[in-house]
Amino acid sequence: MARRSDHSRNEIKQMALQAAENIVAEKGSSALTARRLASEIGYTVGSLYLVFENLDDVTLQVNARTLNQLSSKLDSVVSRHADTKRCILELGLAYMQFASEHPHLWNMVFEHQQPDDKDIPDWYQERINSLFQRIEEQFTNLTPAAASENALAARALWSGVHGNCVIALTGKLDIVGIEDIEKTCDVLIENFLTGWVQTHG
Amino acid sequence: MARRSDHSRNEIKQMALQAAENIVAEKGSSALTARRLASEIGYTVGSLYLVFENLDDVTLQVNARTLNQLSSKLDSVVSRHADTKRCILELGLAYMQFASEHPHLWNMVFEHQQPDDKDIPDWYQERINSLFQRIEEQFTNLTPAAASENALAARALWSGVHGNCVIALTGKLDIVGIEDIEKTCDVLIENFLTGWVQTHG
DNA sequence: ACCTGAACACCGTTCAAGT
DNA sequence: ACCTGAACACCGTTCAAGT
Repeated sequence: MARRSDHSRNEIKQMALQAAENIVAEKGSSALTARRLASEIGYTVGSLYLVFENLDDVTLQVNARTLNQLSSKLDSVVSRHADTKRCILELGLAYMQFASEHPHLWNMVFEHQQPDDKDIPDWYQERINSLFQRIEEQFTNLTPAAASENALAARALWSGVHGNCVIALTGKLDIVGIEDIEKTCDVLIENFLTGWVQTHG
Repeated sequence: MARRSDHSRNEIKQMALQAAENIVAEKGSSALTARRLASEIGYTVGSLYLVFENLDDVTLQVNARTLNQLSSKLDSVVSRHADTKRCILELGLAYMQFASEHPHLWNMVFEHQQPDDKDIPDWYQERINSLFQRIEEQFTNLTPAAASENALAARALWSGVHGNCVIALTGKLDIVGIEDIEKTCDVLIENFLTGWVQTHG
């Protein structure tokens, strides 16, 4: 071997990302090792470093795929619901559903910690922020008079939904199973919105 | 060497736990390695396995300490506030404050994942649950008529507060700094409680 | 009995060497 | 030019051997 040219650089990259996604989805992020990933695509470790900066780079790019999937799921929810309050509820449920369908992939997005000396890439940070923007838009619909406070409300509520997800999926509580998640999520959003509309509508 | 008896088994254990706590608090959970921990207390790796089952055992026991600290902090909040609504708010703020004061220790509690073949020890699960019970008691004060629904409300809201913490401290959003955390936490709790009291009071 | 430290099977990452 | 695979500096964990 030592010279094959079976695949272009980009082909190798895509093969690796797909394989990485499969490994994480099935076995969790700790199963994603360089040697394993390399052997999965029929190359040696060295080749991975021709295509990626390092393993963290692979993680980030798998996360980007996950965020893309989540984004389109949320977009389709928005397009299906005219009623704003209902839409926020459905966005929350869709978020939880996605997390419970892809627990390992979803988990890797949030467990990832950038080393102190390096910043999160801009393109990555933006994809995370865009998740919150969808909710913010709904709040602007719901209580236009609240103006800038809507951003705060959106972040508070959506972080809250995320927290319900975290607690449910890590099994740190007795809440286990999708029915329970949906219930607590529903309770959180319903009551928050009732309070918010009453004081800001 | 090979026979010192400078310290009893229990002394070694306590020294190791204190050293582990310091390492994690300063450098984060990934800095907690067996060799490093051993050298920190002046013993070799082998000795750690005389006192702990494995590194995961060390993690669990450091987490237990963290949960103890958090618990007493929350207890003192409860004892200082007669007004229920105010008390829930202060509990939320105290939780966030604790997390932002000990981000790495707090983080390790929730990033810990038990391997599939082993269950979380009962004593550990109970300490986590007891965190939620404090809030549940406050809800029972607030809306006694709601009865069993109070447990659901407590879990929904407290998971939500936890989520605000996660998002703020992992820096995954623009929310950074304790002022912002306190603001979103306040918004979440205030509006949730307004909605809850209105529909269940 | 207590503790050591070499050994084993793994990591991520690099880079001289082969075709 | 493309890819390999040995090498380096690390892991967690075990256990025969030393005092």
